[in-house]
Amino acid sequence: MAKPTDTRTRILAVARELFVRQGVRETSLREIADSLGITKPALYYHFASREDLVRNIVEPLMEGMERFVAQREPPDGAESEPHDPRELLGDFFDLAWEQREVLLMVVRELPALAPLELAERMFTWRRRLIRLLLGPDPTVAARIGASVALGGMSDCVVEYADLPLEDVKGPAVEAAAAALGLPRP
Amino acid sequence: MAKPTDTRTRILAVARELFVRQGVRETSLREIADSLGITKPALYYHFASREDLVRNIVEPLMEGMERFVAQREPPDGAESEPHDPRELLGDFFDLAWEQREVLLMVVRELPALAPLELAERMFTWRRRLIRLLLGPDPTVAARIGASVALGGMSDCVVEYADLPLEDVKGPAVEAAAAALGLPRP
DNA sequence: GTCTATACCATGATAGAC
DNA sequence: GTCTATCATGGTATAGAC
Repeated sequence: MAKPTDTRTRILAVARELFVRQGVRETSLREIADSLGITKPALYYHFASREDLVRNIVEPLMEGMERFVAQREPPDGAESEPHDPRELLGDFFDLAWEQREVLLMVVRELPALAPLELAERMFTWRRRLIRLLLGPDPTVAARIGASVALGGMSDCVVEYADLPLEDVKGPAVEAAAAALGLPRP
Repeated sequence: MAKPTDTRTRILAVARELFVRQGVRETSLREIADSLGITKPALYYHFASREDLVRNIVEPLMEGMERFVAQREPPDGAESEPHDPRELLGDFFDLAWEQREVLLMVVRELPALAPLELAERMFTWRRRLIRLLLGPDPTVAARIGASVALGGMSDCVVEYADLPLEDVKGPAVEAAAAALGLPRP
């Protein structure tokens, strides 16, 4: 049974905050330790390395994203049940909006996070999502449309982060739907 | 009069290659020096710091981008002459495609490049580009559409970098045009 | 099981000799 | 224009106190 706010949890919270604000490589372990009033090696008791620390921050996000597609994919071998594209785009927007801080961190730190093979996982994840949107054998042109839709919405989530969700989501989903080739409603 | 391939130029070429491939912070000055057969302090004779090195690699890209909008903006105080949006989107695609390696590096290394204030410059640049697309006082919804269009095309330039330009450009520009709200041709 | 003290090595950077 | 020598900092590792 863990204490209500144990050291491990506090380390993760502070590290996450600093990584998001200043970047992973721009935050020294000393900085993290100092703002918790502990020493550098104390960090090492809880996390084997800086990479381990980052992994524990990023993992929940990645799992959330993978659960997102898994829940919507047909069971193995079954007929693929088509999704309403606007609903799927809207759900994707919600997910990206909710996780935007760590999501931005991941994208901006891909070189630093290379040992975690996040780029590979993100790429696979996006392929599965595009499959949900377009079915199993889309043309190149359709895939490009989907990339514009998803990439464009991801950009919006960051660019308009200071506006309320409800001001951004509607127009972003509509623009993405248009990029996909759907008729305006 | 500089020698045909002086040391400074060779340093820039090797550094650019390594920065793009492995990331800025993942490339040590030692690594650069070694692959040129010189020592670390020799680097420091040519460049005041690592930051200075990065600046010299990124600057041509930034200037190219700023020239791109400056050439298309009306002279101060003059009537704004509207641009054909598809042509502008296409030209933007060409620019991003041509510079995609360093462009990707900049986006992925924004925390590391913070002292150069690149984020600020990129942001201003995008505002000017959106103004060219939408005129001086766009609605929020229109700006979001433009962000989807531009952000989506930037993604495509990276995601489909291994396809020939002519296979990607057409569909990407059409998807971006649709996100902007233009009718399909 | 939780932390401190301490040491080690690579890195960015500088000074000064040739 | 390039090198040797040197320093401070930061990530990592271990020994041992409690």
